[in-house]
Amino acid sequence: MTDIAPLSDDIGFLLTRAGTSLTAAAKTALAPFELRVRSYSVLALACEHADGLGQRQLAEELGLDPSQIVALVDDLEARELISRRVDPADRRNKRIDATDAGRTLCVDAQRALASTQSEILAALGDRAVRELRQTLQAIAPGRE
Amino acid sequence: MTDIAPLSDDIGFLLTRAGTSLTAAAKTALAPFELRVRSYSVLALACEHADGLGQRQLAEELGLDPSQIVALVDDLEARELISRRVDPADRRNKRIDATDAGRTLCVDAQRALASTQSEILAALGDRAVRELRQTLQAIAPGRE
DNA sequence: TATTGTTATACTCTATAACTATA
DNA sequence: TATAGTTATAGAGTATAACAATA
Repeated sequence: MTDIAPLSDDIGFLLTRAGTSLTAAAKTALAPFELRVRSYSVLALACEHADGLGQRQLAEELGLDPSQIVALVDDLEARELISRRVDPADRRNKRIDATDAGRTLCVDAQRALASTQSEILAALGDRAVRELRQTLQAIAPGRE
Repeated sequence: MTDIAPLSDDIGFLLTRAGTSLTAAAKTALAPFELRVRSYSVLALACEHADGLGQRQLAEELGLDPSQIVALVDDLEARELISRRVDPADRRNKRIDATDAGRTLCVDAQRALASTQSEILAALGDRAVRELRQTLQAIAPGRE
């Protein structure tokens, strides 16, 4: 008779559960900015890449399918938080850049997000958070 | 001019990304058993609780809304992997118990799952995995 | 009145495939 | 022929509200 390991020890289950918990908190924190978690990530990546980036690259860094990027970019572009322009060098490409308004909003949103997250992670201590970050980055796909 | 912390350092983002990665692997590993991640978790919890448990408790341990449990239990019951019977002591309650077939399937499924997961987590080392588990359990809600 | 399970509904997210325009 | 972006669609997951039976 084989014992079954408790679900509460399963790393996949725990990752999903903890992720859901932080995502829910992020959703609340971002709501005042009329950003959802997904659109925030797109905006944040646009801000990170000072020289802009293509939608394909966006999809890859977010771990999403390129087709999912379209609506996210549409929305942020309509709100003039990012711009989307055809790359003259290769007209298949569209380069995404954050606008000044986008950068300002992103900074504010990130502040709110960080504050919400640190409440949740406070119990862990700085060191455990750093180790957690490293471990998750080692698991995260995209660097194979 | 404020700097924006890279998205790839954001714990929420990383948790979701790593969780998605493990969930995708789990989905593949469970497919041969005709279990999806959700139904596996229900079955696993039913196996853990030797004396059965109510749907409300199931919902709470999984972090789901009770209304989402119904269809999951319906399916597993139809396949005779669990049983659902009215609690004579309190007829509002329905107790969920794993059947023998359910237990057998669960053990096999868990073995497949563990093997898939250890491939992904192998690079981390046992110690990092144990620390990750502890940290995630500290974040996980349900123990407030 | 409060609780357990249930149904219904709408919304978001995920996964695929096919299409267009450029190269 | 290959790649970037786009559109469409179906399926899974999430979030709420309301209801029946029971306490």
